[in-house]
Amino acid sequence: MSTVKDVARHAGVSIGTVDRVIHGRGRVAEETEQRVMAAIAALDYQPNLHARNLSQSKTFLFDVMTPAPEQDGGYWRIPLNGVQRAIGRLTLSNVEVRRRCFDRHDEASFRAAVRRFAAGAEEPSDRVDGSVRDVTAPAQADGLLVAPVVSRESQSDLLSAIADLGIPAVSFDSRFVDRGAGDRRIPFVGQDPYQGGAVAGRLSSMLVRSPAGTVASVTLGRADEHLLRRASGFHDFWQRFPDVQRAEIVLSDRSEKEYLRGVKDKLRPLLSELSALFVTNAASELVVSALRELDVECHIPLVGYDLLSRNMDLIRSGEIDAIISQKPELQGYEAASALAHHVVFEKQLPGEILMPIEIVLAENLDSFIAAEVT
Amino acid sequence: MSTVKDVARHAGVSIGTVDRVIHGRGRVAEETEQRVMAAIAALDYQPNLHARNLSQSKTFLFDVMTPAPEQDGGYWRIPLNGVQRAIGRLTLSNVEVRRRCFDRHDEASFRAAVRRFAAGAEEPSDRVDGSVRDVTAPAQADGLLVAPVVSRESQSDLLSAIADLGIPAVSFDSRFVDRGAGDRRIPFVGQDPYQGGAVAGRLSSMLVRSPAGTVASVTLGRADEHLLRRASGFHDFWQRFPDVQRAEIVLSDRSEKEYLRGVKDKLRPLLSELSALFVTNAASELVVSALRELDVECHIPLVGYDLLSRNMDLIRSGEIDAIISQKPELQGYEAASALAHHVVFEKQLPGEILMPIEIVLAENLDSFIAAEVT
DNA sequence: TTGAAAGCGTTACCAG
DNA sequence: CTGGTAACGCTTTCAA
Repeated sequence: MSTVKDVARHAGVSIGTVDRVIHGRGRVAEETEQRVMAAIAALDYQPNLHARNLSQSKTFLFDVMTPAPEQDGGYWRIPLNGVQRAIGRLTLSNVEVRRRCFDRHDEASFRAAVRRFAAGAEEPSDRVDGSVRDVTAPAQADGLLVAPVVSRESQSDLLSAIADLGIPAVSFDSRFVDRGAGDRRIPFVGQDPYQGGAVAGRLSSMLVRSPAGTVASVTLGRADEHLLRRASGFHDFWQRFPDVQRAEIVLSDRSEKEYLRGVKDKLRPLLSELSALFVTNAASELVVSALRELDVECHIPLVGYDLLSRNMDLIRSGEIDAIISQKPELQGYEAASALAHHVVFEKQLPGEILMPIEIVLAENLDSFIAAEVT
Repeated sequence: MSTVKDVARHAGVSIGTVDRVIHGRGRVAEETEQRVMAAIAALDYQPNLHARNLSQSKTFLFDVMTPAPEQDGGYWRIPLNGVQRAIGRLTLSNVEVRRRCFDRHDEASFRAAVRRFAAGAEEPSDRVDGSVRDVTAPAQADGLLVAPVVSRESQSDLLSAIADLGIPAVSFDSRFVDRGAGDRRIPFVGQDPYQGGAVAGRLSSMLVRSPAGTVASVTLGRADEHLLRRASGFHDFWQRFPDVQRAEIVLSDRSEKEYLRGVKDKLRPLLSELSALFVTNAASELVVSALRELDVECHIPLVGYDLLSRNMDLIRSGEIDAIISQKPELQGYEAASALAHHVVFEKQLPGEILMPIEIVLAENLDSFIAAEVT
């Protein structure tokens, strides 16, 4: 592996000049530049990034935008852990992470976070959770990790901020609806929601004795693009069974109690013929409660989403039959890993990293918990 | 971020002494060591990876012992990819990998590989596959990654070689039957085989209309510990159904053709009442062929193991219903990652890293293929 | 048992 | 326009 020194010697100049040529800073005589370029090509010079990082002793700062960690039953804590684990594994002591959380149910709070991001402002109450080393001093971020679980309009706010700052970004969990093109395209780390729904369809079909009656999908809370795609995958799967009716239940913008009542109202008329349920997000618990309160006598096969502790309990108790995991920890890990390699080591960003669609049953639940600890 | 210099100043010693304490090399006065340790703790000193990598003149060498990459349908190429990916990700420019392959069906070749390992001999035909950067010069390895898929006796050959050399080792895919204790315990990266079998049981139960008749496990080729544990998990699952008979089929040490005939002979008497099959290793194809040749009219639910391309085709065509994946790529990745962190960064080796037991159906097959590419 | 100093490959700065 | 040189934080070697 040749070094600047070798290049300098080969070209008959000093290393200072080589550096100037490499980075195009300062003025270099046309003829000298040619010689240096030739030497670089001849020796196949590759800069040593460790040396570069050491000498610059620059600290990189990643902003991480997600809903508040405690929202969605603590879901958002998980990808944050993945981010932290990735940075730790790479032993990149020169990368710091700053969380910019927003309220998932309040787009205004997202836009406020975008403004703070754009301004490089410091985060007000950044010490909620010690799991990620936080930076308080105001500074422009060198990269952005974001779960854009907001409307298209709010997304485009963020997109223009990213474009203005000209910093690299990676999205996870959800895609940007408008992802941009070419170099400006924002990589995505996550699961294909339609496929996830199809898997739910298949699983529920395996759990049903005979394909008849009605199968229903239930979507509670924000009915975003992602969740509706899951429902589509599920219904398209069941379409192949002519004797099966399909029902799509969507409820949004209510309080917890009202959801419970709403679900009961929607399910009641279907009950007699209901043969399987698919809950498209982590809210299985609500549906289970509804079924309990409706005094359903025999077990209705239920496929849910996301491996939260509440859902783990339900799968252990048999009230949920299967859960599909999005691997949120791995999403955070891969997203941070990709961004760090790009920013620190100048590697290319991937177009997208799709997560495997993971099926969790009572029998393999423990194997996922063990794995999560790593 | 504090540096060795800070630590030295804080402890009132030179940086040389700090280094000696950090790495436990050379002699340091008891009292001095205490002061340095206290300073390290007080300043929360973390070594700088870039500086370390830059100054470290030493190149580490990992030996990787697996069956030849092309054996078992190309299976062993997969963990090797994981190893390579881990090294690349860590940007450890000073780690090289040397493959020491053996013939899975010939224990003598394994023992020969052990001898080469013990002697630090160079590998004869090491250029089979360009995927892993190979080292040819003879040298003692600094660490070992091994898939010990051999008899207990051959394993203990290797164990004593490891003990003699005193280098760290990590096993993956299969455990050492006798794993040693304490510091000498060899970490394992892989799946719990019993749990895997239980999942196969559960899946097959979901695929069966009504629990009755006979369910059978089929183990072909080397009947090693791992595979028999999988069969146990499967049978123990089905034990809870009183109306179901269980059959365990094991065939070893034959040629391909004889396996086919053997499977047919074993299955024929069961056919009329056979309600589900579990193939404990990657050989599902043979069982599918046997069923075809036996002119089985209706589909018998079949759960197989390992995501090889032949098995992917069978799952697409519907001849296999589900496959359990051991995540071989991740095994290689995690094993190499753990070893590198231990050898290069002097982190502790983990006791074991369990892989999630992954369920692959036709609907989520593609999501695993996409993920594997990463 | 300890300290001092020379590298590792870059970048940044200051003289010429 | 160009060359020389001091950092960056760590490891390693040589003296004391």
